[in-house]
Amino acid sequence: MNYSRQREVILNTLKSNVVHPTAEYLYSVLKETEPNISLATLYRNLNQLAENGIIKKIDGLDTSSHFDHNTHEHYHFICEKCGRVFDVSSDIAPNLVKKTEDETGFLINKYDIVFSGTCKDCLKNLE
Amino acid sequence: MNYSRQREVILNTLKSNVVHPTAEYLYSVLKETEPNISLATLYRNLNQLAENGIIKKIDGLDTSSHFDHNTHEHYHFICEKCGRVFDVSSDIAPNLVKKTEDETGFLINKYDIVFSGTCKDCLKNLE
DNA sequence: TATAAAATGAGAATTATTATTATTTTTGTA
DNA sequence: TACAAAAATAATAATAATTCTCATTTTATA
Repeated sequence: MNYSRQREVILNTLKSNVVHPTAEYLYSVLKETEPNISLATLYRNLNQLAENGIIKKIDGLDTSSHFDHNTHEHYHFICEKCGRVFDVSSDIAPNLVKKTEDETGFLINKYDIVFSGTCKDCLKNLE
Repeated sequence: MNYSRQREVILNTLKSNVVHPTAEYLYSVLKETEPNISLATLYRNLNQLAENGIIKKIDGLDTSSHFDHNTHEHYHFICEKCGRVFDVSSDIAPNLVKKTEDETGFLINKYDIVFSGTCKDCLKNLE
């Protein structure tokens, strides 16, 4: 993987983003500082960064992949009302990989837990 | 939801299927007995059945949704080598929903654990 | 049996993502 | 520093999975 300015900008933009953006959202933000960046470049780099373990790709939340600069073990929740994505502590499922590998005899390369429902704020608004 | 013969056939086909098929695969099987069935009808019914809790839609395994007639709590593993989908016992993550709801204060409606890696058979073939 | 609601088949449309390609940038070496 | 090979880019075409549209048919009910 050679250096590329675009990749650096993409990673920095993702890092400065508190949410768990989709490619489309990142693209809209990147356009401000990098008006000539191509959507293909964005996708290519996001995939490369994920393959190299520098970021994480989150699938199964909604129709798009989301991206996360936090590679520490944690899981995700998407609110069906407001669409926000939240982190869930890995404490909810201790030793998940070891347990599963022991139980199945499979070798695990990637895994994720994805929840959807109603977040605290949206529950409050329903009262 | 009114009765429809097509929906009944779709559900029966899914039930008699040991794998966790995609819509495309189900379509190819259904075509044999229901040559006029429409792909739109298949998708519409799979979604309806899932919304009504009669089947489960599994997302995040690969580029397509997979469908599962087994609605008991369990998780999934997809082998990156052979593409097969396996069930994983819910014992690997006890009290997952309660723990997560307690920890987050969110209301969980849907959740899933998805693993990918190499299955036992494919590991053996690598030796 | 008439009617309204729901479902269908066919195919167009949409959405997210990947592939193609000519050009540009990066990098290791002469 | 210049140069060639490898890698990356922008622009856009292509693809894959799924949903939408709509005229017609089926189902449930009064």
